[in-house]
Amino acid sequence: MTTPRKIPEKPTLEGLEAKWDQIWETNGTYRFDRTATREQVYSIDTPPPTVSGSLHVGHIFSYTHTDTLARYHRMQGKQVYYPMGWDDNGLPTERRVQNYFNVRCDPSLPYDPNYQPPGEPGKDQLAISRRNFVKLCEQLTATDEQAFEKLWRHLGLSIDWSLTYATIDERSRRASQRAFLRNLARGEAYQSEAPSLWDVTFRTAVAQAELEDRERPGAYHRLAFKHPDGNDLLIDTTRPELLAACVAVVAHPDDQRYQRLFGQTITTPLFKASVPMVAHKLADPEKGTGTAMICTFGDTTDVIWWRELNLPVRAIVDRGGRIVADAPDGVDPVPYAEIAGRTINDAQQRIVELLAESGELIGEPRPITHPVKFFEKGQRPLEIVTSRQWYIRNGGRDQALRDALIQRGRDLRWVPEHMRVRYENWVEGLNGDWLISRQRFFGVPFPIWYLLDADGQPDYDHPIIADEADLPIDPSSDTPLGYTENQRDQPGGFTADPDVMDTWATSSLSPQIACYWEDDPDLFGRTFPMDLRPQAHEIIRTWLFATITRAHFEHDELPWSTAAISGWVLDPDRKKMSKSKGNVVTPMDTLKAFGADALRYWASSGRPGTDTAFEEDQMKVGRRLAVKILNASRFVLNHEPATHAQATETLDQALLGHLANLIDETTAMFETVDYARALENSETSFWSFTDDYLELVKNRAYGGRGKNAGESARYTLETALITYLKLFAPFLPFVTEEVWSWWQQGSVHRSPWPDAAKLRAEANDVNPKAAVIAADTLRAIRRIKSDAKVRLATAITTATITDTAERLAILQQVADDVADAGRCQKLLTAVGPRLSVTAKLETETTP
RNA sequence: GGGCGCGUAGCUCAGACGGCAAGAGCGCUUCCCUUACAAGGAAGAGGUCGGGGGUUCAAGUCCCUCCGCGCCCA
Repeated sequence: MTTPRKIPEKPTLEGLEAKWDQIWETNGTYRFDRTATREQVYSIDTPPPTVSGSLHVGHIFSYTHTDTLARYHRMQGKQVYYPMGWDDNGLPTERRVQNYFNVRCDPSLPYDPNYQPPGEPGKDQLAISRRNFVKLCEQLTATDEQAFEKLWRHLGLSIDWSLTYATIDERSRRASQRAFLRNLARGEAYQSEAPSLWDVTFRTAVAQAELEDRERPGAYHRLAFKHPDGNDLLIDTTRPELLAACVAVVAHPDDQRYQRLFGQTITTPLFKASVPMVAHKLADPEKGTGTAMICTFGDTTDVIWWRELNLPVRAIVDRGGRIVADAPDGVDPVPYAEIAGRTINDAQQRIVELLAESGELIGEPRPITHPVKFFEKGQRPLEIVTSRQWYIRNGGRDQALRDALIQRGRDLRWVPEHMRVRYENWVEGLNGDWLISRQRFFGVPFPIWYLLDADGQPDYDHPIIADEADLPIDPSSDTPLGYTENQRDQPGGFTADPDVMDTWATSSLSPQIACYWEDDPDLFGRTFPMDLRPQAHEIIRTWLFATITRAHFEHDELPWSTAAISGWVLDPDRKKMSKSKGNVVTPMDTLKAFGADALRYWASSGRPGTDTAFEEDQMKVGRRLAVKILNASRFVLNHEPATHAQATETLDQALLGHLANLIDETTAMFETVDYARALENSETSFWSFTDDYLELVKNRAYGGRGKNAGESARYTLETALITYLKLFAPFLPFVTEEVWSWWQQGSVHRSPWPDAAKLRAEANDVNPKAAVIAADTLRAIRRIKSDAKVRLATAITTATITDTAERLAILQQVADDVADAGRCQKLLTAVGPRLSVTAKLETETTP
């Protein structure tokens, strides 16, 4: 269906983003059709960006990849389910609010309904109640989300904005709590009082997936413990400050040096505690003296030893990272008083002094560099403290579950394929269940209360569980059934579970949230399990793995069929762009400088899983392509429309045959999620279309070879233009839509993907090679003129084309077009080994 | 230490089943205001495919090994 042609005199890219974003919104171009059946739907589990994080070009990069796929599948006739989510839940938002308003959350304070944050943050950090704090979080994230939406719209993501969710919104809280309660009911979630990794700055437990090793300086201190017979037993340790927490001394069971000591009692230096000498295979005979002190808890190995050897607890580090006030049983309180209340670093310094004075430090500390575990967002080394926490099983303690989850990974299509290895490495390396509770404020609370006994002590073994129908609830303000608010925190009453879930415990349900699990079973049935999970590779261990785990438990299936893993954006020096490195590029500025299509062009060149350098030159190339599309379209559409929709000339039929092949190739590339090659393939073809085909048919299109030959050219030009616009539409949505609107109705993005079979039929079995030979020959003619340094418009009186007989036979059929484009008055041919051209130029000047 | 990926023109990268005289774009050089386009067009120069072995009639493409880089995990 065409409309009268309205071709601008001087087409431009400026302003297309704002114009089309508005029209698409008005027309509901990307609105999901809820009547579509599951087979007709392509659903995408978009990564909810952390809205409190920085916006950078890395976002543009990977989200563009997804959008090209969304647009392709939409043109293939699918109803694309493409919601956006915001990850506003969790620690990053808390930190941003703290810094932005200079406040901190103190849950012991009462809610102040009239609280207003100061316009200018005060000098001193202001303590506010949890509810006030959460309100500030909601307020600030709302602003951040607007900035993201503006960026996405400018970039042309074909999101259905009516489906937007946030990980802290009511639906997400309900889904998180519901899934948790079901995990609990099936025994997949449990709480346990156990040693866990603890960040002393944020005062919260953290999960294995949030750890990272950092190389830190340390020192081996050799300490003199005492044998039962009074001899020294020398032990190296990097953490002498934990000496008071020592509960045993360990050596390898096969270590000949310590055989007679196993089972004996050893006396610790300074604190004179009596501890057993034990054997365990994790003790490394090669390390130091082959013995180690086991403390509760210096590192994760201590936890293993403590658990497997049934050792007692002597905890001396509190949740703020200081040494607790009172000495544990069996520890001499006099030296202990010297370290009580000190920070870890202070305590170490003091202990070393004391050991030196007592003569129990042997030699000087020997400096080393060693990996230390940190919370990925933290600045101080993690401690291990014992606390009550919620866990979800993830195979870390259960081989059968682990195997099942690995099998899920094998059933998933990974793009690129090798990313599966990272998943398997991670699952195989798990050493415990997933710790999901955080001692924080801005997150989804556990829908749980506890009874308090007559002494006000909670009964953790019999939690009061919220009713699913009431979700979401906040146990700190909602009251459990059968209780009244005045029984809260009273002996004999109840108390709320104080923790919130980790962000991943919510975002691991993004498919369920996005598809309205239980909230809209009809919609859920049409969209879940989803088709595509696009995401970055560094969060395979967190987001991807956790999502598979949750769907495995809840639905006994994969949450999606394909995972497309994007790479990173590197700066021109090949470093990963990140805020901390200060090398981020502000995306909105770049968008405005080059235009959305240009930026998308650059992004689309990044193959799945491949890191890609930020290259402004590539954006310029993309911009040039977009301008070329405008100009070529103007040329094609400024001709009278062909009245006979048919290609009759050989060159035209050859081009249609070429286009049919191009469509098939590009389609196959999209089907394997290779959008980058799809673009490259179309682009190569398009440049040769404009450089060669357009020139070859120009004279005919203007009527220089009669009416019928002209009709054929104009029909083919328009057919080719439509095909290229469709092929480019997923990548360059603005310029293609703009051109489309010059003479077509509706949106190119809702138009069907080009039909290769139809074009192939119209090609009438003409060899597409005819177009290639014509172009090759034209190029050779141009070379003559270029070498002679004359204008391309210079006429040639006689040109002689030498080529193989086979090629010349084909050339004969397109000879008029070649002659016209080369301005050759006479074209002669001669058989030879390969293409070459000699020519006599009309106004040839002799040197 | 284990695993994965990578190393091809100055730069960024393509090169399924091993058989191209080794490709593209950018950059560079030269030329051209030709009736779509001078924020353009045409033509050209430029690589012993990280090093070394091996398999093969034939290797950038397969195998081994070494060197360098990145990432994931311990």
